[in-house]
Amino acid sequence: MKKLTNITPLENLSLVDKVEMRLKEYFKENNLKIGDSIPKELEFAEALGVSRTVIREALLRLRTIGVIESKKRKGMVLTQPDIIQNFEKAIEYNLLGEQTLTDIFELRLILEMGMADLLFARKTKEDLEELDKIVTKQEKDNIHTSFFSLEHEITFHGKLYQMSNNTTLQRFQDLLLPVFNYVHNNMTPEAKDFKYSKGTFVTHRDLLNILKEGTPEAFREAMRNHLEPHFEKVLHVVKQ
Amino acid sequence: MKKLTNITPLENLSLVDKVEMRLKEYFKENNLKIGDSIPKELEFAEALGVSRTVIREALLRLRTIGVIESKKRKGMVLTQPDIIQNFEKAIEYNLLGEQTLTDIFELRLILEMGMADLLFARKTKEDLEELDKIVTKQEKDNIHTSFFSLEHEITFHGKLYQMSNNTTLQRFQDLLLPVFNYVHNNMTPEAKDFKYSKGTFVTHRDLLNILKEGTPEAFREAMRNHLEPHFEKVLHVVKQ
DNA sequence: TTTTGTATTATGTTATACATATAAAGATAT
DNA sequence: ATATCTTTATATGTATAACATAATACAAAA
Repeated sequence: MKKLTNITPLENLSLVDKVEMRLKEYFKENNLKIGDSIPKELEFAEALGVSRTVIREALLRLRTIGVIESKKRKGMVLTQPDIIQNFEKAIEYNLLGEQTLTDIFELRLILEMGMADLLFARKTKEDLEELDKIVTKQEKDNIHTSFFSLEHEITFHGKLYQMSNNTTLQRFQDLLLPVFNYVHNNMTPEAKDFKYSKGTFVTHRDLLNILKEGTPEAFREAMRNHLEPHFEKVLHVVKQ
Repeated sequence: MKKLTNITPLENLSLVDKVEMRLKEYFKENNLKIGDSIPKELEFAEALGVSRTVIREALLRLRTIGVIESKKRKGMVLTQPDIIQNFEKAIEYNLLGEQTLTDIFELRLILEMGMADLLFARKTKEDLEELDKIVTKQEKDNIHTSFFSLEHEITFHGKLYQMSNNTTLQRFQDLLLPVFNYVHNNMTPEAKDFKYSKGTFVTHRDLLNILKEGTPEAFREAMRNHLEPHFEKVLHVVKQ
């Protein structure tokens, strides 16, 4: 049976809660689209028989999640909500629990593993050239040291996300970065100088070469190897 | 006449905007954590020299994104924001543009491809048994017809997400489902009865068997095959 | 015609009063 | 002394009214 997760009991709903629901109905019933303007606060207040205060609070909620925008004198219009921005706002307050943070850390690994097909389908000559420049510079930067550079990771992998040509994914990754850093910085020292299992260590150059001439399958396996230390961290810890 | 290029506009922030920023600072400065309670509305109003209404609007924003909760008489306390729920709210209004929707559709494909390692690391005997039941039932349901059943897809893949043992991912998928359905329903008829390229078609049973005795690598490739019609749709369309 | 002033309007902000739920204290019974 | 039942104080929730502000339309002036 389907779980009843997002249905709230009718009882202890505030007036604002009810009004918000009515507003949502109103939008649906009238099939309002992005760009449509909605009645003014006083009209809603009168129509629903509540004070302007309550209407304002309900509308403010909608504004907070980016469903409407308001302008003086002009009124309010429906807008396309920026789902990533909502995400961002919540994260800014540094109130996410440990579990959510590691969940997000895992999510990022999943994304990197899963985006291979998109990359191969959408890579352009320019992308590969730029990626080549990035890798070349990084190789110069640490000729002798093979030590893990977070900055290099971000630059290289960031470019990959960009190549996916999926704006939402890309912005999602921007958002996940701080979380990734946080979890990474909290890694145990042992985890940081992790030794790769198969001896061979897949570098950014290797990934780039596969991206140039290889296949999505090969890229996935190479990426899996490249991310091994991170996978090690999350997969070998017992989740409670 | 001289152009006014490098003159920055005066900040056009509303009072509530400013107050919200001050509140965020306040939380950071005082290093407030989940569960901590914050001063009451009137105290904030007095301290910042604005009306209670403005404070309320700023606090309401925080409440909307789930950073604080309020109770009568008790006051307000910091809470862990539910990032997925924010996402959800925005989606409920059906205002996402075509581009965002297809982005999300792609995102789901990426997730399914990328979660293999988590599945193998966290699968339990019980999970596999339950998955077996699901597959067996589905095989009975359509003995002769090999026709695409959305419901079956959801049940099977939903269980996979659940097995990932990543609550955020799981809820994320619940959220993505309606979008997935929407995009799927808008598929062209040709795309719906897509013929698999390699002749062989990876069934849920195949995926299950690999999950039981195979490797993440094998699972990924099988999943790639299983999702081929969907990938076909997104990868062979020119994005603008 | 272009600029500048002016009225209008819907949101933004303030102030005040009252309603409501409820935690906490106090009273009563066991 | 413990438990249960009132009372009370309090912080948020709601209502009302008034004014501020910015954006628009339109008239007046140049």
